[in-house]
Amino acid sequence: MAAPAAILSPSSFGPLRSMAPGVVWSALRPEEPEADAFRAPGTVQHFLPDRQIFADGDPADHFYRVVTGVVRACKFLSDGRRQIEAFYVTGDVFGLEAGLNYNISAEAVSDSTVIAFRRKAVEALAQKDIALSTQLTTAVMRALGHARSHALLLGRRGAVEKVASFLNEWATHSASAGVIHLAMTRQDIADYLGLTIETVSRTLTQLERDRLIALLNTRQIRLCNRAALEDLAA
Amino acid sequence: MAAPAAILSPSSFGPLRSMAPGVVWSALRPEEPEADAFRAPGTVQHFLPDRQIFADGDPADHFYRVVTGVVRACKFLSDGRRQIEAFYVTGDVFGLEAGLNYNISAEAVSDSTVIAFRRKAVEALAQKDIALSTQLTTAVMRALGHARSHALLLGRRGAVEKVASFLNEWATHSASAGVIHLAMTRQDIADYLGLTIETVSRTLTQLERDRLIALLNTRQIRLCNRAALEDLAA
DNA sequence: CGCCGAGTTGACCATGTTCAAGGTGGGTGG
DNA sequence: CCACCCACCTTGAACATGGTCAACTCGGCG
Repeated sequence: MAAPAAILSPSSFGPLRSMAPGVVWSALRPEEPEADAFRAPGTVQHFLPDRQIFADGDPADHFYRVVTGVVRACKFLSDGRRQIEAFYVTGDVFGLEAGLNYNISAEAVSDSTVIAFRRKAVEALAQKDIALSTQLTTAVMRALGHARSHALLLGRRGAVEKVASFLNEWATHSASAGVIHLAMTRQDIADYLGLTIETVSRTLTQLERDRLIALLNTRQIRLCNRAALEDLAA
Repeated sequence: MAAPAAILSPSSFGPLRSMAPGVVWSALRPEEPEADAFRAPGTVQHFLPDRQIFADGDPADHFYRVVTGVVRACKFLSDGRRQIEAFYVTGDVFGLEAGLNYNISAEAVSDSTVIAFRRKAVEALAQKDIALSTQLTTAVMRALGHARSHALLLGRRGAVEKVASFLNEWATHSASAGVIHLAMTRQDIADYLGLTIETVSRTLTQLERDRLIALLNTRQIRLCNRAALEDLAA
């Protein structure tokens, strides 16, 4: 049908963005939702903030695509410590698994609308459709690339570098006129960066003192010196 | 020709272990190396310790499978800080990429023999062979699972937990009679865990004082209390 | 207006890093 | 065969970064 090659777009915060595979595609485009609806057996679902979409260990029989809102993928230690692996925004796909069960949890950050696809149905299609199968592979590889960058950040960067990296990354998604809108709380940012909420807060304040950013309110940040921020994230 | 289904094995330190796809398979088995050699255009290569196999940013026109030895995948910051993402052992595949270029470097840890496969050739095969394509996808998803666990470790675990996790992980590869052999230096371990060499050393000493391990020599460690180690890594 | 959850700030503390000596052991050459 | 070497590792003491604990502020909403 439509959308053959340009399906896989380059950038991504949540790493699986724009992975829409062939037949599933049409259902994912709001402007023509009914056209191929039968061939794309996705069901629309809505989640309030902090509602779980699936849990680590659940049977992985669906995967999802974000229509609106922001979703986080995270893992927990037994004592409650949390690591957020990725934030998914409009167009991102998440919940693809190698095994029978999810190895990560997914939760809505903000009010979110997603489409759920039956894994078996898509796998069956992938059996017949080489292009779809290739796209799945490529998309997961791209997710792996994101995970690697994230590991470098978590293991080897200091607090200022981490926060600067986060601002740069998120700016590619929600910046307009140099102002970014954060969908997530300080706690989410801290758990994404492997820091505490206090360190995130202090670091943002420090970046503001240094005139790299301006904290308009808790969810709006103006990037005043993009070049300097990118240097910090180098 | 042989080996259809059991190709994808479960466990893995380096995350892509045992991903040998169909036609490539036979060349990967030392016991029958010539049988399908033409159909599997892999070339054997040898690397001395610390030799680079490919660099972050290089054109990604081959991928590799470890025959003997240990390989590390790592990323660097501009000032030289290093993060090791994975160690690959016999049977592991590495160097699969979504884009045109590698987004990570690979280096031999020990004396290593690998087989290099032309990416284009395998991609062409995957176009015709659904099973191969599916296996690629599954394998990369498994790698992603490893990366997620690693991120949790890097972001949210303390030094003792990190070292204990490493010992447990590596024990699944090179343990016999409760003794593991380390192919890598303390620096490699430190860069895998997001620590310094001194902290790794001190933590090992502490684990020995606590009778969880015995340091036979710098490369041989006896695990004296596997249960306690697994608790620490919980 | 007042409440409450989220965020900020400050003082203190702990974990892990840095810097600086020593050790150790595997390999080489006398 | 032994001595020496050198890279790797260990250990210690001082230090720094980020975490913890606690008080306070802000802002949105009933």
